[in-house]
Amino acid sequence: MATIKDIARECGVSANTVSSVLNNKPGEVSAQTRERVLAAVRRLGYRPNAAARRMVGKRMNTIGIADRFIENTQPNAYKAQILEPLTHAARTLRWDVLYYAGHVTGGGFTAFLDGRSDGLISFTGWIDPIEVNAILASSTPVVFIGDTESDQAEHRASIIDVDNEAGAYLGVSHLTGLGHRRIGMLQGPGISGNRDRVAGFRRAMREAGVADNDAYPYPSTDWTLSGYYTAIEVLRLPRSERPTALFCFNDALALSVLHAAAELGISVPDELSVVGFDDLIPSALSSPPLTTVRQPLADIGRRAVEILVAIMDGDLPRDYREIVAPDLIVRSSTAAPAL
Amino acid sequence: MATIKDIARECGVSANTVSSVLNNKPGEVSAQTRERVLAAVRRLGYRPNAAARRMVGKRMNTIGIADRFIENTQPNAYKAQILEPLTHAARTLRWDVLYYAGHVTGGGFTAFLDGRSDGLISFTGWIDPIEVNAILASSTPVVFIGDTESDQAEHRASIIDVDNEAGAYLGVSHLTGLGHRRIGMLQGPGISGNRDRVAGFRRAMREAGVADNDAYPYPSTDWTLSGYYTAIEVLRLPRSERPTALFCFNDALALSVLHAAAELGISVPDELSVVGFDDLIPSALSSPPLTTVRQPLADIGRRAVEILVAIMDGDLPRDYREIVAPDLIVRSSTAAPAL
DNA sequence: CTGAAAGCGCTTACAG
DNA sequence: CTGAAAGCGCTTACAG
Repeated sequence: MATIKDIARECGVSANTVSSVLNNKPGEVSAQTRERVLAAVRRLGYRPNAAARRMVGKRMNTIGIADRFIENTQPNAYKAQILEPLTHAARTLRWDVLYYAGHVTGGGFTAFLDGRSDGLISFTGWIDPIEVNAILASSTPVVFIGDTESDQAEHRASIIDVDNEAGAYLGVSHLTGLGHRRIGMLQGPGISGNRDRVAGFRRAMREAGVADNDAYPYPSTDWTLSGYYTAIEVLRLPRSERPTALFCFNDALALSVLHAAAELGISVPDELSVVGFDDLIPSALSSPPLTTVRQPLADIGRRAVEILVAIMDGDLPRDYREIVAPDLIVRSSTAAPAL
Repeated sequence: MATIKDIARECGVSANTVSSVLNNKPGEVSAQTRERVLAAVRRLGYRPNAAARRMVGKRMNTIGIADRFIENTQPNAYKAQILEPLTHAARTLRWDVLYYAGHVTGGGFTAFLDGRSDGLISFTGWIDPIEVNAILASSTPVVFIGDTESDQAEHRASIIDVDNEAGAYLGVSHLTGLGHRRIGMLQGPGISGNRDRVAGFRRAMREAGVADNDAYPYPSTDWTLSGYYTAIEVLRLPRSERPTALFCFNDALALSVLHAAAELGISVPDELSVVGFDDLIPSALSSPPLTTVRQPLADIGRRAVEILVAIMDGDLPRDYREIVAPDLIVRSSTAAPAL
């Protein structure tokens, strides 16, 4: 690869003249020299070395997306729906995007806190709290998507998240409004947001005058296999005992419930109402189409970039947070309970 | 961030002693000094600067995934199904993965050919040939997933791809074997593989003694909207003229056809047989479940990493290529034509 | 076993 | 308008 010295030699100028041309320093280089340098740059296919630029304190102009690949083969619609608008926003603001997927061992993506990117956007729910703290300790500007369990993040990082409590309240109120009384909640794993969604669930139940029955928030460790098995277990209860409606931590879980219900010959929404959370694209096409609490995922992705850039530019405080409002999308997986 | 000098000062040794400890130089540092250095590293949360290491000619131990985000909100199952095993393989071999998504303007991801990663894996079908050539010119080791239109790549890069001709032949032979005569092919956009799939289509038709009718390979520019509209157009033909079977460039297109058929009230497979290509996860769940030509996407992702690493280690030539065999997966979207 | 020096490719004051 | 020098954080011969 050609270096700045090669260009300089080629043009009979010094390296810093080349640098001035490349960095568009105003009025420092004559138009003639400038042209000569640019021609040589094209001719030799010169490309400034990113590592060297970073060394002298320049930005990489790169945003890192910190994530951890999950060992499943299901494309994750939730992330995809955030990632696309996020990347688009970065492009618009002229920032490059680097998607980091580190080793599960060896500190995961925290290995990337080494100057390769200027700031980070992190999918909190997928990040180990230890790694969250490592990010914070590195003092890399960061925006978390989704609330974090880390107390430290509370004051030292920016967070964008949907109003989880309000969203759950919306979804469960829809069910109580339909006349449901026995409502179960399939909880998510211990990732951010679950606690608040459980709180919203309880508030809606309370306001509807339903006894705050501890039995119904079923625990669940994830939304692939164990979610499905939990659903099967719940749905195998005799009809007089089983909930007439299930509020699910997310759409993936709700889709598992639909699947489980179909297998057990339980008709949705006639015998069981199901409400999800997220509004993934596939949820509109399920059988039946899913009633769900929509997160404005595209807005979240876009805003994450805008906030991070603003923080790096010093236009927003490092602990800036933004909570976006959810919507209820009523489709065909919910109905009044059968008598 | 702490630097190597900070550690050195902290321990009362020189910077190169610290470096020796960090790089595990055998028998160069006393066990005692070593411990002292390591303790300081932990205490100060020191992390070697990647840019500086790269500067002195060390590897980043990073594989770049070159891609271009497409402006649609559909999560791309094809890529996801390759990416997950690819990342997993990289992890196993102790390489980090960086997913590059550049600006559409400004040279796309070629901006990343600046020393940030040691080698590249590129989704050929999504890359502009100009960018392909830029990658080649940079002399960065690269493995292309899918054949490229660039003649230069033929001799200067490694390629892993499914046998597109054989796959199409498999899919279309299945249709002719069922008794179909009027078979249309919905072509893909001008990306790699389409030409070979058309060739396989024609060979199967020829071998079945069907006249090589030019009318049937319908052109299509992409598999989202225009694929759907092409399908609608074809299916609106009077039944006596329209194909009894459609072989599609990929599953995404085939799913559009299923959608279009459902809208027009055309029953699949009774009135129309449909065959896809890829075998995406959603294809097993469509209505009806899709008959398709399976690409071993997981193998492709895994092998891409293994090949790239072997090339970087000098164990495989830079133009190494590997062609993997496709399978026919028969589900319920194909049947004998109605009389 | 440990240290001083040079150099990787770039940019930034600072002279001229 | 152009050039010489210093320095970013690291590693690698090379002395001692």
